[in-house]
Amino acid sequence: MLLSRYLLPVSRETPSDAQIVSHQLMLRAGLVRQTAAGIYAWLPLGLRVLNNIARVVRQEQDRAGAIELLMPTIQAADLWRQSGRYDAYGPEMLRFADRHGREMLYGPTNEEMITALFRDCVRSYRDLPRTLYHIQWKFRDEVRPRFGVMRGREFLMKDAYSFDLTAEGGRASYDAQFTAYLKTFAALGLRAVPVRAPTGPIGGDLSHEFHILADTGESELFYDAALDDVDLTNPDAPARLRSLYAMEAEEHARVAHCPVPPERLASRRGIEVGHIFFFGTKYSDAMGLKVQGQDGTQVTPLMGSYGVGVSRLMGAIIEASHDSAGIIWPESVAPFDIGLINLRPDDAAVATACAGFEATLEAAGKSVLHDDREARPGEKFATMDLIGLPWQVTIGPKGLASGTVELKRRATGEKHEASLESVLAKFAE
RNA sequence: CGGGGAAUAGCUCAGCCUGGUAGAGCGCUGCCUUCGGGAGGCAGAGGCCGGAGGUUCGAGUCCUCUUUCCCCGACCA
Repeated sequence: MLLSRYLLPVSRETPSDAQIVSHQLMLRAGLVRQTAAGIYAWLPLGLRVLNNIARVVRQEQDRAGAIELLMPTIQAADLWRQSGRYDAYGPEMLRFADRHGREMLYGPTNEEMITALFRDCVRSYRDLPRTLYHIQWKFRDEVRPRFGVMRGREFLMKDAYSFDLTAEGGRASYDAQFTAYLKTFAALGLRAVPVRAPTGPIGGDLSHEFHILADTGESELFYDAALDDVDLTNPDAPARLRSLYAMEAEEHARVAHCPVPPERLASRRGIEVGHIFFFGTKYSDAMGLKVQGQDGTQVTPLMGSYGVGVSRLMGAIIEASHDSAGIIWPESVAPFDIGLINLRPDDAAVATACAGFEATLEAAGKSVLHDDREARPGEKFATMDLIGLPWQVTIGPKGLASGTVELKRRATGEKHEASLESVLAKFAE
């Protein structure tokens, strides 16, 4: 991709609206533009990241056995009357009428819709268990949106819903999502802490929030410092994590006897990026979801739901991975694999080398953002650092004369000269 | 929803108190000189001063209303 033909409105100045670093960098790096309070347009570079995050989430959902579908953003009020939540939800739900005066809403979540769909599609115990998910835009009319996409009103969310015949099965579905979440966040370059969340009437160990530790997080967490030492690649990591104490401050305050000795009790702030819980027959009962069991009796399936804030994750990743020069994308979500800095677009030899470099790597399946603009080197370096592509390759007349280019790793800042061929070979492998 | 701010060029902001022909830096356009970490010079373009009323000979500036955005708090399955 030639930068001279792309849309990348970067800025040196910090926008006055943005308070936290991820929001500032998202605006400065030309990822998003705010169009109304808590509502954002995704510019080309930001959309690429968003799609990459969604791809990682989707991949781990598929691996965990969840099945993707897509439900609409607009829902009928009557659907929500079936569960009783139309009146219970409050002003956070955006409501409106269509031209016929029918009451509609922009979905803040999809329990009702998935329960109705599943009810209408399934008759037999043989159709269970199933976990279904979709990645779709949601709207919650927050009183006070803030922190950019971290607390927007419109947001992209993965929500999964499990249907099981038994409590044991429900727990297995829950566990599968729990594990998938750990893998998802790890694949995004994040370390997530699972925190016990209140479970309401169900009780037990069946609701967790997943938090990314960051000083700008909205939640205050208290947890066993041993959590920091858990090896997430170990197969028993999920069980280990769930056995260790971790609570949000409000819940922690209610705990009569904290099992963690004071010297091991850590306190950090966290960004909630996922929330999973098992709620049994709450919606299946209310909405008449039943299947016929093996013995001929009607069985009410047990359900769980599992959310990941896809757009919020972009903010969380930046909070966790940036420096004074800009964003540092993990390779799994970077909008391009390589940033190519053409130091002298008006130099025929340099231009030819850059075009060949870009074409070769694109052919090898790598994405390259080629800065071919007529601009000074300093500006190009600064732009590349700001937008945070994992690798920068600089080609200029001096190096090219001896057949070398400069390769820079954004995360560490380390640079070295290498032959054009060896750099191509490194990426094209 | 309570409390507090803000709205002037694409961005960051002066100007308002004390009314008199719209400003700076960055960015943008052209030219020159430059060119390996946001250089320098010259010349330009770009504004219904958020909107509506009012006061006044005259309003970016004073008054009233209104809209929007931001911050603190409450809220956030």
